[in-house]
This record gives sequence, structure tokens and C-alpha cells, in this order.
Amino acid sequence: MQLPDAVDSLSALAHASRLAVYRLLVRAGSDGMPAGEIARRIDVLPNTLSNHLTILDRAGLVQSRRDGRSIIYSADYDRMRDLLGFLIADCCGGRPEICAPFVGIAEEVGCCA
Amino acid sequence: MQLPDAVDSLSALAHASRLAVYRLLVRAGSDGMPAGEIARRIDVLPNTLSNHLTILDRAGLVQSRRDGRSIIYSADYDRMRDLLGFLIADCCGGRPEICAPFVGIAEEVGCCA
DNA sequence: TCTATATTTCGATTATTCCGGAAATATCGA
DNA sequence: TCGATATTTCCGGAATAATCGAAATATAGA
Repeated sequence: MQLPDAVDSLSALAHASRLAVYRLLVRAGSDGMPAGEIARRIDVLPNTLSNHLTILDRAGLVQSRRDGRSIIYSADYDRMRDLLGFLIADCCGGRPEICAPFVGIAEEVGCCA
Repeated sequence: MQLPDAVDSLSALAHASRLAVYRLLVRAGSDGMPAGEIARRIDVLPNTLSNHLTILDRAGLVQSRRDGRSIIYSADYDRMRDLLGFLIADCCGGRPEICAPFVGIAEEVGCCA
């Protein structure tokens, strides 16, 4: 990942509604969730949500597929891993001790035990 | 970390110059770097950089201390760990397999071996 | 104290983003 | 085909952010 792409992803996530949408989708897993249900849960108008989803999609953070009348959105985990990798990689200027705290952060958070 | 704080941090990083500044600082380690040198390296005017540094500081991502006429800025690693933890924690909706790719990402990136 | 250096603050302009109403598009079932 | 549902697109105004010149503040050294 290059810096401009990282900025795009960070910008997409740097908004209360969009971050809430993204959290919802990563929790929904690969099943994803239709736009309408997202709108109800986050409590935003459908057209406003659509704009937010477009921004997340352009940033590569979510994917979409049509299922009948619904469009199902789901989180792109690869993109998140790339973004985290970019941020974590930044912390190492040849000094492993600096970013040692980041090793195994997933376990520390009580996630993916 | 709560969502509003995460949004603040993400917003602060969602700007090309500020992300570049932050990368510079995490590489500089705890020694930090004076504002003037940052401005030269990133190639932005001192007053513009000062605004960016204020934003990063308010987001809790950097710290500052005075040294003579210079003000030394340094990255706050705890805040970054909290932010990454927040994002990673999001990936686990009771489904450890979803975010398994994030476990040990630091090593994967070739960082902090 | 005076001057130079380092950084910040202020103020104004420009650019960008956010939001919602209205209309358009797509799909399903009758 | 028709009407209902789901979602997107278009467009305008309002709010927010970015940038820079100029002035202000703080420190060091002569």
C-alpha cells in the first residue's frame, strides 16, 4: 500500500457514520448486510448511506453484490490488513524495540484468541 | 477507546501531509524531531505545519516538549496501539476465524521480528 | 537590551465535504 | 404491464477544512 491509498482508506473511516457502518460490516462477516438494514441500524437516510457506502467502496474497504432487490455490502478484510500493515510497518525505523508493543496486539485485545 | 476518539485519530491521519509527518515521527522514535526540521523534510510552510501538528496533538497521536527555541514533537505509541486495537477489536463479532489474518500481522510485515 | 531564530496565532480566502429532497434505476411479484 | 420495494444519482445549500500572509510570542546569544 502506498501513502495516497492509505489516506483514502483513513479518510473513508474518519467519519462517525462510516466508521459505524464499517464496524457493523466487519461484524457481519462474509455474509454482509443489505444497504437498507445498514441504514436502519445506523439510523441514516438511504441516500446519505448510499453516499457513505460509495466512499467506503472506492476506498476498497467494502465490497458489494446484488441479491434480488437488495445490494449486500461486506467488509474487505484484506484491505484492512493492508492498512494496518502499512501503519504498523511505519513504526519500524530499524528499531524493532519501538513497535514491539504492536506484536500480538490482536491477542492482547482479547480477539482471535 | 471510544468511536469519537477513533474518528478524531483517523481524521488526523487522513491527510497526506499529516500522515507523512506522523510516519516521520514514529521513525524518529522517542527522540522526536523539532518542528522546523519536520517542515523542511515534508516541505510545508512552518505555519501550515504548525496547524497540522496541533491537529495531531489534539488527536493524541503526538506529544511535544520545548528544547530551547525548538519544540520537539514525538509520536505517542500508546495512542497508536489503542487505535489499532480498536480497529482490530472490531473485526471480532464472536467469530475468531474472521480476524485470524490479523494475528501476528506485525511479524508478517517484517517488523519487530 | 537588541537582534536573530523558532514557532504559533490570527484572519481571510478558497476548496472540500456533508446532508437531504427529489427524481431516476433496478428488481420482484401480482 | 403495473405497483411496490430497494437503492442510487443528481443537485443545491450549509458546514467544515486547508492554506497562506502577516503579526505575535518565546528563547538564545551578543
